[in-house]
Amino acid sequence: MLKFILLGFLNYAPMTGYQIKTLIEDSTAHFWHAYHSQIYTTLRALEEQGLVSSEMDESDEKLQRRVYTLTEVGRQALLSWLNDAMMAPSTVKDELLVRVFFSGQRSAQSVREELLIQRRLHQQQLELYRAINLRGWTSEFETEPVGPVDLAHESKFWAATLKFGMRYEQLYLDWLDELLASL
Amino acid sequence: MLKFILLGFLNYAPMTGYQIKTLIEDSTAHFWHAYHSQIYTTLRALEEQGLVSSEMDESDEKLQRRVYTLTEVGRQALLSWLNDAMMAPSTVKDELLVRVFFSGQRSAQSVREELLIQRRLHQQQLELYRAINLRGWTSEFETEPVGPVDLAHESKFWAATLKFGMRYEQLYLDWLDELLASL
DNA sequence: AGATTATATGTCAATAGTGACATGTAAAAA
DNA sequence: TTTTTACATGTCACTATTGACATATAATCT
Repeated sequence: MLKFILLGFLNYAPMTGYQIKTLIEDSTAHFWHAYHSQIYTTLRALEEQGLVSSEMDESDEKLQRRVYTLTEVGRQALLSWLNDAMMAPSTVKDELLVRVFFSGQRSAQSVREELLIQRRLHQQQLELYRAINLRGWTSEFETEPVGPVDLAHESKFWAATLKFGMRYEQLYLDWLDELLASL
Repeated sequence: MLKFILLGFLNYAPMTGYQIKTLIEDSTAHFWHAYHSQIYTTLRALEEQGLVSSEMDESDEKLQRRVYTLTEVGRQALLSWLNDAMMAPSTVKDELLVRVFFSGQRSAQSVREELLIQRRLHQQQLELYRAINLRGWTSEFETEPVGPVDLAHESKFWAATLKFGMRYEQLYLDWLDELLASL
């Protein structure tokens, strides 16, 4: 999966692994996170598969920055993946729900404390989403987006995922509050 | 993580891997899924660590059913995990959101079709949740829950996770409908 | 009687993801 | 000037997860 996030960003413009990493942190990390270790190794794997190519940035002699570019094969792989619709709902893995499920074994106080911590965390996350400026994302591309990428059109979908994130955090907050009230 | 789900269920009563598998499918799979391959291998690993013990069910000579029992060490491991609150929000990994994020590259028709498929899937999931009878879960234990497990108390938390699931599906449906309308 | 589905348990190779260790430059702050 | 933070890239061991292959009995359906 991370593979397609990398191809997706490289479709906007050639970039280094680090740039992709920061873009992910600011955008997709809310629904798909990855450590830099996985990003760099996956980029190398994609290069071996011929989906991306790379070259060292020569503009700075000391700094070693490897710039990745999407190949035509890579672009086709991305589009083919996008056009092949998912036939199952996304699987959810939520550790807190597992913990709540088995919380009959705990003291009410222990549960309450944990839910309050989660409440604060999700409140922060919601505020973070509210502060996000979609325009900022495009400015992180060092080079201008290439060819047929219409950023206004793209940002409609970016905004949709952001809206989902905000609703999700609000759902989480409401659910936590109700559960807290019921204890 | 699966580790604690296994310990959690074994805390209710001794069971076979298959029983745990069916329990997971009916309950926690909505927020933490696992294939039987992982369940069986993890049970073996837990036995090696001394957190569970197992013996073959002798009541049927032909059928090979391995019954797992939580050890005291295992029970302490479960309680210790439960009482050590999570300090981060659960990480989300949602493939559809990744796909939507990069959907500026697709035809509106392709996106619309996929969202309609997802709409149907999430509608089904919501109906499935509505049909769930919490009472049914306890009847799946072959032996009566042991010692200090108060099923009425437990089921309060089970119900909370189910409620979360229903709200989540409703959120998903609303979000899909709005996104569909905006295309 | 034969076919199919549910019960039941396992292995294994491959892929994905985590988190620590390692290293160096550049910029900003104290 | 020293320290800290940001930039930048990598390896590696370990753990987790997937999904296919394998096998056998029991129950139900046609």
